Amino acid sequence: MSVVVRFAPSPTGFLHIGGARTALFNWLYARHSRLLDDGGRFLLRIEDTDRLRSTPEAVAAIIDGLAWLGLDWDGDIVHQFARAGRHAEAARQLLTAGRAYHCYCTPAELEAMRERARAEKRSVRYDGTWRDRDPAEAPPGIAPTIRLRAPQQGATTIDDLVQGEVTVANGELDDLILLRADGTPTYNLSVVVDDHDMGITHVIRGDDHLNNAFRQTQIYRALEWQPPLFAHVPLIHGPDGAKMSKRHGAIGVEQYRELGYLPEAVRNYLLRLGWSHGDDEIIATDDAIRWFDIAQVGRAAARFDQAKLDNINGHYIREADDRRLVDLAAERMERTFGRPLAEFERDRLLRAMPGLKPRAKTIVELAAKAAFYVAARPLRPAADAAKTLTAEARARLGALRADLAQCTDDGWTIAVLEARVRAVADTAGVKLGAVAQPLRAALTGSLASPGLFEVMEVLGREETLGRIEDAAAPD
RNA sequence: GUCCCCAUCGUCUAGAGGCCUAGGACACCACCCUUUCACGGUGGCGACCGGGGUUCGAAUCCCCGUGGGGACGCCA
Repeated sequence: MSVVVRFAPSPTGFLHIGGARTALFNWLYARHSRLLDDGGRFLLRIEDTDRLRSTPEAVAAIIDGLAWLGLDWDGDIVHQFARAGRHAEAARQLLTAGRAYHCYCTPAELEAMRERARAEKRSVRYDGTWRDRDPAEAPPGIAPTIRLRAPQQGATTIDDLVQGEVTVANGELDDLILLRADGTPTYNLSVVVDDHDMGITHVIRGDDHLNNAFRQTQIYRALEWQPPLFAHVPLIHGPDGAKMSKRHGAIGVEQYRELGYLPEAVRNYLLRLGWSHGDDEIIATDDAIRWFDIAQVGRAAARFDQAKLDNINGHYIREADDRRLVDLAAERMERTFGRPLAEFERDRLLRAMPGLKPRAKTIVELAAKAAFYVAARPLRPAADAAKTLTAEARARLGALRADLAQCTDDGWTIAVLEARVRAVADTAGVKLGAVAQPLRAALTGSLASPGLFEVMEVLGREETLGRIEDAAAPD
């Protein structure tokens, strides 16, 4: 039997970083199984049955997020709300079979019931008021909900692929609502019916759904359907150990993109959170597909560590194609400069990229560090850089400029430039650094930059001489 | 509160009873490389939550604590 998995987010916001990991695991599992039997489908289902909170924007954000991460799904997207009729039909089928019943409790009554339970420190669940009560006693004018007539004796066990065998006494589970008073299906019913109808073989989802697995298993049994295999992967926690939420800062995939992370870096990082393959840290997608196995997913929740993400992102930036990085950085620079970059500027960035990329952890940082290359003269050096431009240093820059001016365009190479600058320093009887730092300040406006001679070569003769002249003392 | 889950360096993890003097990665520190900052290289710091068992032998198995997390909606 081929594996069919699904990612089933509810479109109430952005694509959560934890959801992204769940999607990644599902995708990897499907792709891995495809290696074995040519099947292996990864489906996308939008759980939009909450009409109040579901938005088209959120659907778009989820689709964008998955596309950005390179997680492609098979077939058409299933919109759960469109299947509400089918879900209701299943509920009525259970009603007819006597496996479900009408409940006439109002939301207020249920709330009071919960309050009481909490006050008496009992577990909070429906007390079965209408389970065996004659529907003839139904109060007039109350639209009933349909509840599952769940077993009260015995226990329900699921054999979870990650968590192992987990058993819950049926007495702990109450008669959950299948169909709301307005006739719309609830989450647990919809999920069961859709997973069944879509032929889902493995439900891989967040740990927070483990409790639902028992309720859903009861629904499967009532419907006399075969439940899928479950795999509940641990949640991602924030640095403080609690479930990732807004107060932890960036939690949407889109935000990480905006912060300058590469999709392959985010994917690699997410993969290693809770899953490992020996000592491997940097894992190519092909290897991930080959190696991925749910059984190796850890049972403990992992904390999100941005420093490690930064490190991995830095790695992928170093490996990335220069043109791609120019495009990514240029897009941000154009936004901050408020003007498009000229062709010669992009070309300059491209030549500068080999020296730029090992110095950046994110695209944001890359763009910031590349800015001096396309800055207009005269540069405005940062305070610490300006301090190196003493009268003495500026005089030396003047002499250096005069020397460099003798160099032709053709001879404007790293080797030649380095030799000349070193010679100038020697002649002045100072260390290279005494010339280099003021020169760096003049050329880049900063005290930290790519190699000086490389910068000079990329900038070219005209621009270099111009920038030195701007900073040098007038003769 | 009730139920469920989890527990190795600060963090992510390796570890399937002897291979463990507990390995790797990130972070941190030092040194090297070096015109600066990075990259890279070398080294360092640093953990089996506690207590009982089982066993010749336990990070690994069992039990009890403790700590953390999740779930308890006519949300998903």
